[in-house]
Amino acid sequence: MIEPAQLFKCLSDDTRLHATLLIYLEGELCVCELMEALNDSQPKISRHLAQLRQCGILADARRGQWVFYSVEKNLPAWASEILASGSKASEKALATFQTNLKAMKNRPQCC
Amino acid sequence: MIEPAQLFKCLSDDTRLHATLLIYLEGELCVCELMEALNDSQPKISRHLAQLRQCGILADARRGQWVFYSVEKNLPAWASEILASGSKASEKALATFQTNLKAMKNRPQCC
DNA sequence: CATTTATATATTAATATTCGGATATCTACA
DNA sequence: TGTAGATATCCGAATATTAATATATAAATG
Repeated sequence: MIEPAQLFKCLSDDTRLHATLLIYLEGELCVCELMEALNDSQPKISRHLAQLRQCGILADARRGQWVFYSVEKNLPAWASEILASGSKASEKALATFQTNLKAMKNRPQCC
Repeated sequence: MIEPAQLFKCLSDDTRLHATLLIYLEGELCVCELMEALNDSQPKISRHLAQLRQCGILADARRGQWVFYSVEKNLPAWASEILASGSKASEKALATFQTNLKAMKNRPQCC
C-alpha cells in the first residue's frame, strides 16, 4: 500500500504530476499521447511512468504496440482526493495538455 | 503563490509531512514541541520548518523565547484540501505524535 | 553583565534525483 | 525473417537533497 510521503514524492516532479493528472482526467493514455500532450521526450516520459507504476499509482496494459496507463483502481480514498485537489490546482496547465492531445494526429485509440 | 509540485515536494519528506500535519491539527506548535512529538533533533526540525516557511506553507511568530509555527492563513483551497486528505492518510502516525505531545513536560503554552 | 534556553544557520559529506543519448525489447506486418 | 514503430532500460554527468556537527543569534533570567 502506498504511503503518503511516497505519493507526494511522486507528484513533486512536474512531468510525473502532469502525466498522472492528465491520465486521471482522460482515463487512459499511452506513452506517445503523453509525449505529445506534455511535449517531452520518450525516455523521459517512460522513465517517470515506470516510477509511478512501481509506486502503485498507475497501472499499465499493453494493447498491440501501445502501452496504456491508467490510475490504479485500488488507490485508497485519500490518494484519490489528492489527485482531485491537484487537478483543480493545475487546471490551466491541464487544459493546455488536453488541447495538445486533441490536436494530435493518429491517436492510437481512434484506430 | 505556491505551485502544486512545490507543495508536493514539501510534503514528500516524512519530517516535513508530519510537522505540517501536526501543526495543521494542533493549530500552533513551537520547535521544541515538534522535537518532542516527532522525536527528532533541533537542527533537523528547524531546517525543515524553514523550508516550509519559505514555500509559504507555514507562518512563524516569535513569542518570547519561542517561535510558534502555524499553517499559513492564505493557503489556497486546494492546498488545504490536500492537508486534510494527508491527515486522514497519516491518522495513526499523527495519533502517536499527539500522544508524545500530551506527555511532554513544561510545554510553552501552559506558561 | 553572564548564563541559560530556544532557535537558526553554516559547513561538510553522503546520498539521491534528473536528464540526455544510446541501446534494447516487443509487437505488427510485409 | 526483416523492418519499422512504440516503449523500456542503461549509463554517465550534473545537480539537488539530506543529516550531523558545530556555531551563531535572540530572549529570559539571575
